[in-house]
Amino acid sequence: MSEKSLDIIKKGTDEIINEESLVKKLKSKRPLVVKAGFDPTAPDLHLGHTVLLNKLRQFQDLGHTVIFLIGDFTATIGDPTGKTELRPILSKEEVALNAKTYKKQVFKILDKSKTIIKFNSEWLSKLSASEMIQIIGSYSVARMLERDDFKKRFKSNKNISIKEFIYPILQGYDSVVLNADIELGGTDQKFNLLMGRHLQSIDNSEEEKKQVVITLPLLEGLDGVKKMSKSLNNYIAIDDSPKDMFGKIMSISDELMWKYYDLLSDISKKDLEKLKSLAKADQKNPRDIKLDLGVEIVSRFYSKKDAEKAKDSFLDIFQKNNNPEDIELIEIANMPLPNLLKHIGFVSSTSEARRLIQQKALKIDDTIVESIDYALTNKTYLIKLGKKKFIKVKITPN
RNA sequence: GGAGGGGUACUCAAGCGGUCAACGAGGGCAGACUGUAAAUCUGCUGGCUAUGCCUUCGGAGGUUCGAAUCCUCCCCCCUCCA
Repeated sequence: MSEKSLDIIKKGTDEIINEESLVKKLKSKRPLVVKAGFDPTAPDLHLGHTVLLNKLRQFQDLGHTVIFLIGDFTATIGDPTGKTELRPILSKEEVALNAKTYKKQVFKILDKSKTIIKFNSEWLSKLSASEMIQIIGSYSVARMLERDDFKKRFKSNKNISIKEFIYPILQGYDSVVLNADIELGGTDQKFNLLMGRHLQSIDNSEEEKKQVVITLPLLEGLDGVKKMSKSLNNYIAIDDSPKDMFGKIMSISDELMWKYYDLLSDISKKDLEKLKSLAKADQKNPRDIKLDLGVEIVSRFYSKKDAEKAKDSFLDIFQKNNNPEDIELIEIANMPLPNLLKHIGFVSSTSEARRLIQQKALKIDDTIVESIDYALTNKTYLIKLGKKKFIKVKITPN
C-alpha cells in the first residue's frame, strides 16, 4: 500500500474507526471486502448517495471488492434513523424491480466487475428464533440507549419499538456473514456500523476481525438544512435531466454551495479555499462560481457538452428571461383552465390551479392570466406556470 | 392487570356544543425584490361540475336542530403502580 492510497481513502471522510486497523488491512495486499448497505425502496439515486458511491469507487480503483448490500430484509423492520415511521413491506417483485433500477443507476459510478450485489434476506430470513435470540442477546438495552436517537426519544417519552433495537443488530450481523473488512455509511449510520464491529468480535475480539468503519458526511438537500432524501423531495437525482440537474444546483444557497463543492466536486481543498476568498472579496460573483459547479456536476453524469448546453439554456431562461426553445407540445381537448392544468400535471387539484391563477402565477403566451374563467379556443398556446413550468398546448376541438 | 394523561391538517400546536375547512408557528407554494442565492415584504396552503356543494379533527356507533367539542364501545401512544 502506498501512502497515496491512504490519502485517497481518507479524503472527504468524516471518521475512520479505526485508522490503524485500516492501514493494517490495506497493507495485507489482499482485496478487501468493502460493504455498504442500501435500502430496497426509493431506487432513485441522488447526489447524496454519490458521496458514498464515489468513495466505494475509489476502493474499487485500488483493487478492492465492493458489496452492494440491498437490505430487503431489514427494510421490513424499519430503520429507526431519523423518522420513526415504519415502511410498507415490499413484495419480492418490488424489491427485484428496485434492485434492477439500482443496477442501472449505480454503475454510472461503480465498477461492475468489482461489485457484488447481495440481498440480506438471503441469510436473515433463514435464521431460526433461537439463532436470532442468540444474536440479539449479545447487546444490552443500556447500550442501545446510548444511541442518540433512542436516547432522545426515551427521554421525551416517545415510542420506541423493540423491533427498532433489532434493526442495527441485524445490520451488524450482515457484516459477520459477509466477512466485511470495511463498512461505509453516512455519519447518521455510525451506531449501526459500529454494531458490525461488536458482532464480529463476539467470539474473537482481535481488532483484525472487526470491520473498519468509515463514515462520510451527509449531504444536505436543496433546502440546505435536512439530509438529501427522496422523501423530503429536496434531492437531485442522478437521473435528472441535465437541465433539471443544473437548475437545481443553481437554486441552492451560496452557503450550501461550498459544501457541495467540497463533497461532490473534484476540486482540491486549496483551490476551494481560493474560490472562497475570491467570493468573499467580491472579486468573483458567487453566482458564477455556482455556474461552474453546475457544469462540473452535470458533466459527471452527462457529457461536458450537455452540461454547457444546460448552462446556456439556464442563462437564457432565467437571466434573459426568454422561454426555453424546446418546450414540449401536447394536444388536448378544450376544457376550463384549472382542469387543463391539472390534466397536464402542473398542479394536483383544480383548487390549487385556481389559487395559482389568483396569485398571478399563470402566463399564457407571456401574458398574465387575470381570471379563472379565461377561455381557450382551438389554437396553440404557450403556458407558463410559476417560473419553472412550461408547456405548449394545442387545443383540439371537442 | 390497576390508576391517570393523550391521539387535531405536511410537522408542532390551539380549540373542548353552533360564528370551525378549524387560531398560531414552522414548512411548502406563488407574487415583489434579486443571482431560480440569502434576507425582506405580501398572499395562499382539503376537494369539486365553485359566490354554492362535498369530505376532514385515531376508528365505529349514539345524543342533539347542530359535534373536533358530550356519551358508548374499540384501536394506538405515554406516565405511575404491579
